[in-house]
Order: sequence, then structure tokens, then C-alpha cells
Amino acid sequence: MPDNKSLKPTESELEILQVLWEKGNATVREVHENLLTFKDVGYTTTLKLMQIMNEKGLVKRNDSFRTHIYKAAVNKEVTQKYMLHKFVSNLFGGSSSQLVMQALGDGKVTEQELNEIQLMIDQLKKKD
Amino acid sequence: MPDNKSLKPTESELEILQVLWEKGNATVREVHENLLTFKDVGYTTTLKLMQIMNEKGLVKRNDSFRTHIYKAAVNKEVTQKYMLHKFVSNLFGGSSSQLVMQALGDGKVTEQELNEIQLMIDQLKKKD
DNA sequence: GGCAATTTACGATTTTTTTCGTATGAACCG
DNA sequence: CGGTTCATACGAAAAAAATCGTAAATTGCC
Repeated sequence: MPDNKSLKPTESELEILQVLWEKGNATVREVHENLLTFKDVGYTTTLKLMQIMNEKGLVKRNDSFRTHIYKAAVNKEVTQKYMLHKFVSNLFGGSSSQLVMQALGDGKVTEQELNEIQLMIDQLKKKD
Repeated sequence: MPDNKSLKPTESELEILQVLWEKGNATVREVHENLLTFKDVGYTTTLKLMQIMNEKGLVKRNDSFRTHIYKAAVNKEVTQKYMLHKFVSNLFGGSSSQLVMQALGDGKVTEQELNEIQLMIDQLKKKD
């Protein structure tokens, strides 16, 4: 069970974590290039952020080489769950189902995905 | 269609909006008492925040009386949708279904709610 | 009327988050 | 070797968010 104490990434940190979760390992430059695809930010900013995240324990890095290699130190699902919980209480008064309804109403969920969700619901119902 | 431009409440502002959405109308004191049930904060802090929100247009107030009456100026569903979208892209790579799965896995959804969700899924499927 | 309580206004400070400039050194290339 | 490029470190500043103290005004009450 990963550390659940001080994990409260900021928005920018979250963006970086996402890249790391996807890539597994990445250099600052790789992460930065990725960020550039959707936001405007300087290289040293990304660098600094990742250094801070390292101090906070949000990421780990291998600095045996000149170019450091970073990877996420916090588990994706655990982080998502934590943030989700905060989000739901902050915006949906703690009601997960309210959130689900809103999310589904977005119209961005494919039939394939709907099927998967339905499957999950069936599973959950069985448990009762 | 409400203003969608500059609506980006901070976390604290969101807490206040939640109270207002629930109560409809409320004084600073009422909102503050409510906040006190789950966080530790001074009265003038809440007041200041609500004044700022008024300037930003997040809330409206009636100041004909000495004690001002506030209400939300942004629509609940619209705000939720907006924030949800941001959240999903920030944390779930834009995949609403990923979020839904996580949320359902929380174990905090009743069977009743599951049924409602299922109903919604059926509706969505019909549309294709 | 005068005092206590309550409210808003206002300004300032603190804290958190984001941003970036500059220095320094390693690696690469001609 | 000498210069260019690319990396990290570091410090500081800017921006954003949250907090609170104090003053002034109004109300209600004795």
C-alpha cells in the first residue's frame, strides 16, 4: 500500500504524473515536449516542477546518468481514487452516482464503453 | 445559456457555491456556519471570499438590507459539467468511462442508484 | 442616548503554486 | 582543443489563493 499521507499533487503536477503514468519512464525533456502539445510553458519550469515532485516523493528519479530518468512514485489508481473522492465531495456533495450521471451525459462514451460499465454494474449488484 | 467564460471557481469558492446551491439564498453567516462543520476558518475569510466571488460574478447579492443575501450566479449543472471536463482530462486522460469505472468501484453507490445509472445507459444506447 | 453585538469594507499579510533567468558543467562535434 | 548544445541546480520573482485584523457603520436593547 503506497504512501497515502502527503499525496496531494497540484494541477501542474498532475499533468506531469499523467505523462509518467503513460510512459513509465521519461526524461524531463520528454515530459516537457508532451506538455507543450497542450500548454505553453518553459523548459526550466517543467524541470523545476519535477525536482519539487522528487523532493515531495511524487516521483522517483535515476540520476546515475547525466540525463535523469524519472518515473511516478505514486500509484495511478490510488491517486485517481484519492483525487476523485475529493472532487466528488467538493462538487457533488459526496454523491458518486451524481457524478457518474453527469459524466455519462457527456455523450463522449462509446457503446463499447457503455457495455463495460454495464458489466461492472451487474457485478456490483451481485455482491449485495 | 449561462456565462461559460470566466467561470473557474477555486476550491474554496466551490465549497461556498455548494452551500448556496443547496440553500438557494444565504447570508455570509449562514454559509460560514456551514463551512465550519467541516473546516476551520475565520468569519472574515468567508466574508472576503464571498465578496470576491461577487466581483467575479460567481454569486449575486442583494444588499438592500444591512445583512446581504447571497445566491449563486452560476448554474450548478453547468459548473459541474465544466469542472468535470477539466477533471477528466486532468486525471483520466479525457476518458469519461475510466472515471465512471473508478467512481463505481468506490462501493458507495446504492443499488437504487445503480438502477438509475443503468436506466441512463439504456437510454444512451437507444440513441445510437 | 449609549453600549454591545453584528455586519460589511478594506487593506495587508501569508501561503501556495507557477514561472523563469542565470550559472555551471558535461557531452558532442568540427 | 574550442565552441555549441543540452542538462541540472538554484534562487528569486510573479501570480494566485487564502487568511485575518481592524475600522467603521448599523442595529437592537437597556
